[in-house]
This record gives sequence, C-alpha cells and structure tokens, in this order.
Amino acid sequence: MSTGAILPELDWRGLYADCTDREALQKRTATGPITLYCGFDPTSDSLHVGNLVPLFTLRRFQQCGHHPIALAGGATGMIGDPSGKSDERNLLTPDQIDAHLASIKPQLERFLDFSTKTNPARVVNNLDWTKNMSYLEFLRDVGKHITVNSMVAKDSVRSRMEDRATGISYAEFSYMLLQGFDFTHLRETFNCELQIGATDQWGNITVGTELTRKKMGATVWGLVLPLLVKADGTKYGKTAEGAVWLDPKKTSPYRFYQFFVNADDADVVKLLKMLTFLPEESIVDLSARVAAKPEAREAQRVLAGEMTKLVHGEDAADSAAVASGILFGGSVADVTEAALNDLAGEVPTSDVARSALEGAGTTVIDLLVTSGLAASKSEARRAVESGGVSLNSAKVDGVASAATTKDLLFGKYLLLRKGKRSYAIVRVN
RNA sequence: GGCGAGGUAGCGAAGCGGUCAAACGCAGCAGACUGUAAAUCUGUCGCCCUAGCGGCUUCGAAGGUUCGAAUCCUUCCCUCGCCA
Repeated sequence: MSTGAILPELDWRGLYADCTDREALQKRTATGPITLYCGFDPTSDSLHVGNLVPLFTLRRFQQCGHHPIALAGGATGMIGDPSGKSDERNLLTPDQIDAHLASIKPQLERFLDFSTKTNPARVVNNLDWTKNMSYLEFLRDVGKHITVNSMVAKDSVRSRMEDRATGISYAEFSYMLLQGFDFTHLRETFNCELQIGATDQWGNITVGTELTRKKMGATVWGLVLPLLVKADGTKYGKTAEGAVWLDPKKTSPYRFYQFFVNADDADVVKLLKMLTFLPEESIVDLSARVAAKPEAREAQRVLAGEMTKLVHGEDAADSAAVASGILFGGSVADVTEAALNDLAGEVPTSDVARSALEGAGTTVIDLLVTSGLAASKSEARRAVESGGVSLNSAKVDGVASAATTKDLLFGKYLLLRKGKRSYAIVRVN
C-alpha cells in the first residue's frame, strides 16, 4: 500500500479517532514515508490484548511504507501515567521495570519488521535519553515551555484535581512533560513526525506536539485511536481473571483463542477490523455471515484464529482451534485417543498418580480443585451441587461422587467440565 | 506540625454492643433459555469438614473494657482534606 493510503485504511477499520491536523497529515503522508512512534510503558511483565491496537497500527503504518518506532517507556514507567486512572498508582521499583522491559521488548519486536531495507522498525527506550538529564536541565529545557495552565486543563489532571479525595501527585502530574520530551527528542534524533496512541493519550500527545513546535519550530502531528471497548461501553480485553496477556505463560494460547471465540456478536466485526489484518472484502463477507447465521460463530472463529496466529504463531493457532473443535464440536464421548493426546497440554491439564484413582478413587470435588477448575473445595462443592459439573460428559450428581480407574478414558485421561466452557484434563502418570 | 474525615469481603457501600461471616449494588460462579452470543429470570457468592440452629479465620494493626466487640476505650500505622 502507498504511504498516503494509511489514513483511509485507518478510517474504514474504525481506527481513527482524532488528529491534531488531519488534512496536513494526509498531505504529508501522501508525499512519502514518515517516521512515527508509539509508547508502551512497562507497567507489567507482558503486553495485553489492549496494547495490540496501537502496536498493530504501527505495523499498518509500516506496511504502507512508513518508519515505525516502538518506544519502551523505561523512564515514563518509573513515574506512571495518570491518564484514565482514577487513583494514584504505586511506583514500580527500578528492578521491576527492568524485568518488565526485558519481557516486553521481544513482544514489541514480534510484530514489526526490522529487516526490511526500505523502512525498518526501531525499538527505543526513553530511559536512554532521560537518565542522565538533571532536574534543572529538565525544568529549563522542557518545563519552561509548557504552562501549568495548559497542564491543569488536561482531562487526566482535571478529573483527579476535582476528585479531592484522591488528588494527583506532582510526579504523575509531570508525566506529560516526560512524554512530551520524548516526542521532541525523537523528532531531533530520527525526524519523527507523528505520535500515535489511544484516545486517552490525547493530552500527553499534544504536549509533545506543542513542545516540539516551541523548542524546534517543527510541525509534528498526533493521531489517536479509539479505545477498544465492547458494545456495552466496557473495556474489551478483560476477563474475570484479569487482562488477556500476550505471554503464553500468563494466558495460554488455548485460552487466548477461547477469549476471542467468545466475542459477542455485537463486537466481532469491529474487532475483526481493529485487530486483524484481513482485507476489507473478507470482513464484509464475514459480517454478512454473522447477520445471516450468528449461531455458526464463523466470524468469531476467524477472529480467534487470526489473533492466535499473529500472537502465538500458526501451529499454536491450529492446535487451539483443534482443541476447541473437539471440546465444543460434538459429543465428547467419541473423542479419539489421539485427539485427547493433543488436547492434553492445550486445555489446562493436571497430573495425578494412578494409585489415587484405585479403589474408592478420588472425589470429583478434589479433582476440580487440583485441576484448577475450582479455587477451593467449597467452590467445587457448590459447582457440583448446582449441577454444573460433568466427568467425561456425564453429569456429576452428588458431592460424594468419585472418579476411579474405571472412569479413565484410554486408561489415561479424565475430562472434567465445569459450566459450559471450562474444561480441564486430568492425566494419570 | 495543628484541625477534621476516614480505613468493612474482588470493588462500591451499609452496619455503630448480642440474632454479624456481616444488608444492598456491581463483578464472579452455576442453573434455566440458547449459539461456547446478548438479554432475562433463579440460585450462589470467606475457608474447612462427618454439611450442622457445626468448626475456623475475617471488618487497618496491637492491646484493653465486657458474659459478649465490626460496633466502646487506648496506642500505633495508613489514606484524604483544610490550615501552617
């Protein structure tokens, strides 16, 4: 795609929320590649689904020939962005931040192309240009150019100032200056002309464009993307267990896949547009299928497959799809041994000693706990009492029910189900 | 440093000497209805067990008063606001 095609591309995908000067940016991108950046603070040891929108947008820019920079916020992460946060946050220790950076960097790198000759991506860390700066230097070079009046007017600050019970610390208040300085620095160093981010970053981004204009007399732009929200307005990307992480150790590929398969009908087309790289025709086609035959969940399956492929690779996506097909496809009764072998490892799997199943066996209650389907025995008991648990697709009735070696499928597996969509495999060894 | 407000279950929020494992709302979990959807209705929602008008640990922390404390007293810690 041509460099000028990027904004229209963002438009139809629903990825355009606002821009500091849309017309000028359109003209600029049409004349050739620009360098742009987006920041990711190391607030956790992994990125999550919500981070994919801006990260993939960097990739979309790169696909159009532009130069993307993913900025890891080693410095900004030390302070904490107040945007969208109603409470002051605890500071992370430098050690934590280092550890987080180390695990986030490869995740950023996974989605960008560093080997292309024409417009390779970069990953930078803003700690590199801030750590040796003195406070006085910062106040003179950055602080002097931005009025407190404009800072106080930012939504992120104002809402916290209005909430007198919480307030905002001077450190978080200053966050926007740090981020603004990043933009100026990247303009100087890489001739970076655009910063992108989610809409909650608008205030921080405009500090950067303002500072760059004042300090350098240079025009740079800010462009914000919509937050990923569900049809009911709540944040997308969260489950009861918390965020959906990219790190397979925190969210297994199977769970990751399942998360997307469970997307609401009302959201799935929007998610396909915002998150996948499928062409417009494919998405229009899927959209029609959702309308005609929602129960087939075709769009959800495509979404889940695409996302899992992007994040965890083709093999993981295939395995997750196969596992889901077995569990949710037909009767679990005719699962083959080979299929179960594949399933073990995809679905949460736990091991028990064969001896535990001999004689009277082990109660289903205990198995629910060891398999992680229930957090405590009380919870497991409640699940059984409410009739929501099955063993090898037979409903478990009675809290005293136990599984014995007779229940083993292929002499090796037990398939536990709680509710409609939580499965676990127990394997004897 | 002074004055004031406050710290209750995942969150929000009642309770202000006994019947409090603690109202209510949200989130969660399960059931019904379904399509691994949404909405709705129902149940459940600290932990343990031999499941009972049972045991244990909770209402910022530690002591104390009392037959009995989330509730009263003391000290301490923390949060917020106002004033210096």
